[in-house]
Amino acid sequence: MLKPRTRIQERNSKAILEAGLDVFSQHGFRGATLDQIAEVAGLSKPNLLYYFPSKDAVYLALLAQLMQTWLDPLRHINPKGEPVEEILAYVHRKVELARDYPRESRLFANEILQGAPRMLTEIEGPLKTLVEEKSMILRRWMAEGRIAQMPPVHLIFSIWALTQHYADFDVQVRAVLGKTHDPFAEAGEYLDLLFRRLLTPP
Amino acid sequence: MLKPRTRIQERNSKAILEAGLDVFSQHGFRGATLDQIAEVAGLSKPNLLYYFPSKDAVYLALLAQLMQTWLDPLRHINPKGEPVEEILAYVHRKVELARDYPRESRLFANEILQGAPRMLTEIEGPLKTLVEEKSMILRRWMAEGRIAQMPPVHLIFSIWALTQHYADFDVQVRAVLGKTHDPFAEAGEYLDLLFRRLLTPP
DNA sequence: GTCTATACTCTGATAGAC
DNA sequence: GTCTATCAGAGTATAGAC
Repeated sequence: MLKPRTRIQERNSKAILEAGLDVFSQHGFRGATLDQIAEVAGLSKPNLLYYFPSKDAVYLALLAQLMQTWLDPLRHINPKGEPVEEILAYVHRKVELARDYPRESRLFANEILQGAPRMLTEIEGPLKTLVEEKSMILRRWMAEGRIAQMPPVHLIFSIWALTQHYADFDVQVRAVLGKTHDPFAEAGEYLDLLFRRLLTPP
Repeated sequence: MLKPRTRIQERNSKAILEAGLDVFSQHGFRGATLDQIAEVAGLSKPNLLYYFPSKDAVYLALLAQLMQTWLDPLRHINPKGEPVEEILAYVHRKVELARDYPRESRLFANEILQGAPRMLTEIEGPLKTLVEEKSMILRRWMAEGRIAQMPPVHLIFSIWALTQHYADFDVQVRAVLGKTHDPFAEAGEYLDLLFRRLLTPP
């Protein structure tokens, strides 16, 4: 990516990343075309390639920026907080992410569906480490009887699955619910209920 | 699709659908190529196009066959059965589907991520109807106090999200769990526990 | 039924004028 | 910095020999 030096470069770089997010999140890496990205960004294709040297570069820039946003809420689980409320706060942050950044969620989903060719090292490294770290906290909370017993990693998976579903399967969710519903508001309430029941110790 | 009349046609048609499932489920419609499908199927590209008139035709054949398999387990929820066990049986069937037909799950996920361009009518029609029908049963069970109160459609969403996650995000699940784990066996146990806790009335 | 050859379009990327 | 022109390769699909 071209290091932005002027206002116009700033604006165009952002427009390209925005457009790339649109197109890559809908069609995956191979299904996306530079033509389409350039059109959405309001630039010519050669002009796009003046800012990013290749299709790969646009995609990688998006993935890099994504990983930060995506892992951040999990990092914020506080080992010293009240267990159930800490986990529920995480769930709610994830619902907000799904609502406010659905394209990022779908971009991630697409990358994993493709076998995570460009993110496997990130997943096997930093993500795995972070999950293990937070699993230890969950395990301790379970041992202390402050939340119910269950496999901690699967608990984390279920938070990811349930929250991201509302972004990734948005079309289906809306079609089934009908137009009068607010999927993310309802998801927030429902998942609060679900995890409260699941976590509260007997 | 060519109506198979000989053994060789039977075999080739199947090989093409198999290969198409491989490639479409990994790269989505636009990301998949006939070259790749033909190679996986062990045929030349023109020969593939002798069996299916177009790329679209292969994809549509796969989607058509998918919708049946996908909705079937939900249909089998029995209004006269024991509520918690009926729902848990559905969860387990979905876990088995995710384990045995992960490519079908990913094909479906890809189609929805793309905005369901070729399945929206199916979703807004038969799927929605079926969900509403089963929601009525769930609502009745809740009113009778046989399962806990919650929004029934979101309960169904959460079954889909949690079971399909293990197929769609398989790469991530395995990377985070490590090689010594059996994701689907653990998922079966964990989701049994989760939904039992969620559904059992207070 | 299957292959080679090929038509034609799209896609990623570059050259060079302005 | 942006555009027109263009290239090489990949993509879908067809024609026609065998």
